[in-house]
Amino acid sequence: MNNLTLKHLRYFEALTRHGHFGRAADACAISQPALSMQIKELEELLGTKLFERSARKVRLTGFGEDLALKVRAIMHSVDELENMARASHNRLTGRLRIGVIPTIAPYMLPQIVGNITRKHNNLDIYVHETLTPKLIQKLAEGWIDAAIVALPISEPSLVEVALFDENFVLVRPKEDAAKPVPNPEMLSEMKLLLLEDGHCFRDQALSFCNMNAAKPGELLDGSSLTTLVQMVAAGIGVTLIPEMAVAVETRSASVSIAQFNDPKPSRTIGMVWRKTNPLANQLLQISEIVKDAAEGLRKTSG
Amino acid sequence: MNNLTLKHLRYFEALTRHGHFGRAADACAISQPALSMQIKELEELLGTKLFERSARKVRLTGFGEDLALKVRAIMHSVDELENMARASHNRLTGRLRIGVIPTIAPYMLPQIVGNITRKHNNLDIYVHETLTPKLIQKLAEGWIDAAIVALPISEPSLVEVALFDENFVLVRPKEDAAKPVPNPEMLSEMKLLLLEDGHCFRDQALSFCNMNAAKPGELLDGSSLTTLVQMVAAGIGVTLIPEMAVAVETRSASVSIAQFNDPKPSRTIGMVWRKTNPLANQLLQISEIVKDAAEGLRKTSG
DNA sequence: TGCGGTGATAAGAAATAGTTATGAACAACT
DNA sequence: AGTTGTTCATAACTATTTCTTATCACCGCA
Repeated sequence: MNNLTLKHLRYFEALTRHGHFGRAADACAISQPALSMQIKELEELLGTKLFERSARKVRLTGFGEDLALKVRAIMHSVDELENMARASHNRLTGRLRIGVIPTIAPYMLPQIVGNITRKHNNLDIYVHETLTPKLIQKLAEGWIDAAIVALPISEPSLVEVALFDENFVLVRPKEDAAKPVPNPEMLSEMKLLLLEDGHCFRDQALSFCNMNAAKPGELLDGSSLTTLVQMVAAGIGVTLIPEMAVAVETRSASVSIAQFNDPKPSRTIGMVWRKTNPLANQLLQISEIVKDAAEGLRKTSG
Repeated sequence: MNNLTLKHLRYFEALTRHGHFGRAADACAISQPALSMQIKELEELLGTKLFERSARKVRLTGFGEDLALKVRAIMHSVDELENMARASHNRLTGRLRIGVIPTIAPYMLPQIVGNITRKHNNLDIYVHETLTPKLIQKLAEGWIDAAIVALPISEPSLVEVALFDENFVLVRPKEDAAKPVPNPEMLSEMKLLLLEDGHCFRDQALSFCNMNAAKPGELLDGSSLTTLVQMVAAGIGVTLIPEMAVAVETRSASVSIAQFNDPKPSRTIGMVWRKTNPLANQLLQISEIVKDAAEGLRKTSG
């Protein structure tokens, strides 16, 4: 049996402090023979005498003294381990890796990160911004803990919770501001500017117009909502953007915003994570924070 | 049951490495259920899930990952502990605190320290030079590990080993070189210069002359052999010094050295340490080194 | 839907750590 | 010197912990 245990070290440490088997044993809440045996075992394990037993004193040997220093350091580290665990108890600690789709990230991240760090102040947040399929993959592979995406995802290994719905609004050249709001059919006849393939928002917009990806030439791809809005300002066409993006994207562009008539186009944004992730409670908490952040955003921008 | 054990940490570490209960259990040479239970216990102990178990993968949680770093550090320290013990196995390590009487120290220490460090290169040597009673006290109180003194000490709690005998020689003014060597009786009639009270060498010299400490006025105290020799050179009297001191002490003094007739005065120098000191073997080794050092000194100076 | 692989659970066996009682060594005190 | 008290070691036994084998439940996959 070659196994060193923490018990050995604890008893050893107690004995170094008390210099007396009986009292050290008391301190460890065991009997004196038990301590004697453990110390003996430790000495055999290490192959060196650690204590010099004389009739009235128990003294460390030179090596024992060297050892005591290291042992104390180790025990300190172990305590730290336990404290660390206690501190993180039922709370998110360490590192939260979260993925966000590009049509949400720029508008919500500042709020989200702010609110999360406010509530979990010893949490490092890492954000990945990329397209939904990539997020799902990263999630499955364990590279991120959760993702904020448009629902549904319908991946059996993931849990999804809805956070909020967001409407899409029409962005058109400023001079069109007075024109009637087009309905889906009319929209599909207009020069529609959309995000390039892969963005879920593209599909959501197309679906509103009852279009599939096809019909080339009739729509133009942009790599970001900002680009799209700038193109609209330049009179190239019209586009849809999520309501949340309005404040940021139209601030410096001469475009007009129009709400659609009911049924308004919209999507549900939600958060997803692995079913197997044992931090479900904590992630649920996070999702609430994100929900609140969205709520706040809507209030200020609405 | 609040007790964290190294076993927990070892198993935890193995599982982080293998990401698979079965294989990790193999690596630990235990069965899979045993590992499962220990991990479960560890998680309960820390109050946090450390692993995310899905059907095909075992992944660390965020906190688990933080923990793994610290755990690895701890295990590294523990390994180091064991290595340290193994390295010092049956060898003196760390610190050797040795006491030496003043009539030996200046002549032998350079040799002794040199020889010891040559053989035990990771040994820090601390030397205390003081009178025998103080050395014995320091020894008993555990402030030093061994002492080099004149035997016998006859202290039941100490072991003593003889190292070598050293003769005393007469130191007298240069102009007396041709005179016959005095015998003890004659010596007691001469102006005898001796070390102050407390030095064992004083008593040893007196004993040779069949004198006790009494007879005031007939002898003069000096605080070191160097002082005594200088006083002899100044024609104040004669003195005895250990043979070993001749080379050093008479180098720059105009005195003459005379060997006594048999039976020559001498003393036995030995090393002593606590009976209870478990490093008896190692100290015996050290005593051999000291013996060799003395041998060497005699050769060069004889 | 059954199969292979995986982790959890249960019950009993093995190993470990603890207990009390006692012994041996030694210092301290008549 | 004999006695007493203190201290650590040893022995024999008991309690607890840890491990093993057998089995289950779950999930992804053909």
